[in-house]
Amino acid sequence: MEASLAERLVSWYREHRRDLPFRRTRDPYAIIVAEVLLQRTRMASGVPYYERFMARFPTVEQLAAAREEEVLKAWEGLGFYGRARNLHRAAKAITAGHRGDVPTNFADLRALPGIGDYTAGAVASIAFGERVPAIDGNAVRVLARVFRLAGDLRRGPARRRLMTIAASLVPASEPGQYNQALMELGATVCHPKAPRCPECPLRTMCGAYINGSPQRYPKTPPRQHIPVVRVAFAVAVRDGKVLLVRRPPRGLLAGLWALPGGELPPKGSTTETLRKVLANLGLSVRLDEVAAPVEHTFSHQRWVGAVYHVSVVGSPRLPESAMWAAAEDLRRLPLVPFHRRLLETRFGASLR
DNA sequence: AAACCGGGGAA
DNA sequence: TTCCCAGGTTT
Repeated sequence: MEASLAERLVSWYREHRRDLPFRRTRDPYAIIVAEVLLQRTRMASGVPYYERFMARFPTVEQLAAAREEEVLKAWEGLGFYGRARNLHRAAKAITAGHRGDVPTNFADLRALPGIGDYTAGAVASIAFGERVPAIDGNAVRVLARVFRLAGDLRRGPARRRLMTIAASLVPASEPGQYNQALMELGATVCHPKAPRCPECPLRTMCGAYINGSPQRYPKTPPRQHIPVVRVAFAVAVRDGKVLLVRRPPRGLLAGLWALPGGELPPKGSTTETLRKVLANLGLSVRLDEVAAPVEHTFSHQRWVGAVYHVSVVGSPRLPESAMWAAAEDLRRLPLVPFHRRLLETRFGASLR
């Protein structure tokens, strides 16, 4: 009798799994934190955040009791900040529940903010042993190759076909180990560009490998054009402090602190536009020099421009949305896009 | 169904 | 430079 896909996967996983911090716990809260934190985030980037986040918020009760700014601060530099807000909301929902415990099944987990099909499946299977799939980008790639799945597997009929197959493969015994094994194989062996097929436990049952072209799967749709946006920001310094403003409550980097300025109109003088922005904040300023270039790519647009160093002249009447922060205190704020790391690496010299 | 939401590391 | 990562929500 040949070993099944699940059996091969799990036995391979037992020998080759990486020793990751969230694999050392059965605490469902910790599993949720890890899964949310790793959404669209590489392991190497996310793990240090996971360690810090769990040290700062060891229990769901402590996370629920925290202020949102504290949660955002722990997320600073990680991106997709809606994840932090939703995780915070989920913690509040959990502690407000009947017993204050983390939901123990897929449907109830799925109902929490920020927890979709993948995360609900991962937590339900890993923490509670429920027989449900957890299909992330790695799993999609592995299954696409093994079963030679055509079409855009992210949506539409191809996606539904994939999910049907995925659900049927999950074993009743140790579904959490199986799910992690499938993802681990995709992350460490079944690479997008250069899969290491000779090391793969599914080699002999992989349609794409047998067919000779695993790189053809999954099919990647043409990427969309990334528009370039002209921007200018000001480092407005007074008495060793830097002026910050809150970004709008919705949209890009919503509600986070940033340097004043932003997108420029297609026409007009950069310095004049910046001067008007600062004037609207009640500031009369003198533009001293260009402090640093801005060049930053977000998920759907590329910012190109400059940061101007300005001296504040006169007495400003600032709206409530603006504040002064000591340069040293910037590290205590959830700053984006100019959070602490960006400030230090790109504009550090201008903040002293 | 499509748009939107960050940032970084690897090739 | 391009790709894409332990995805989810909104419109």
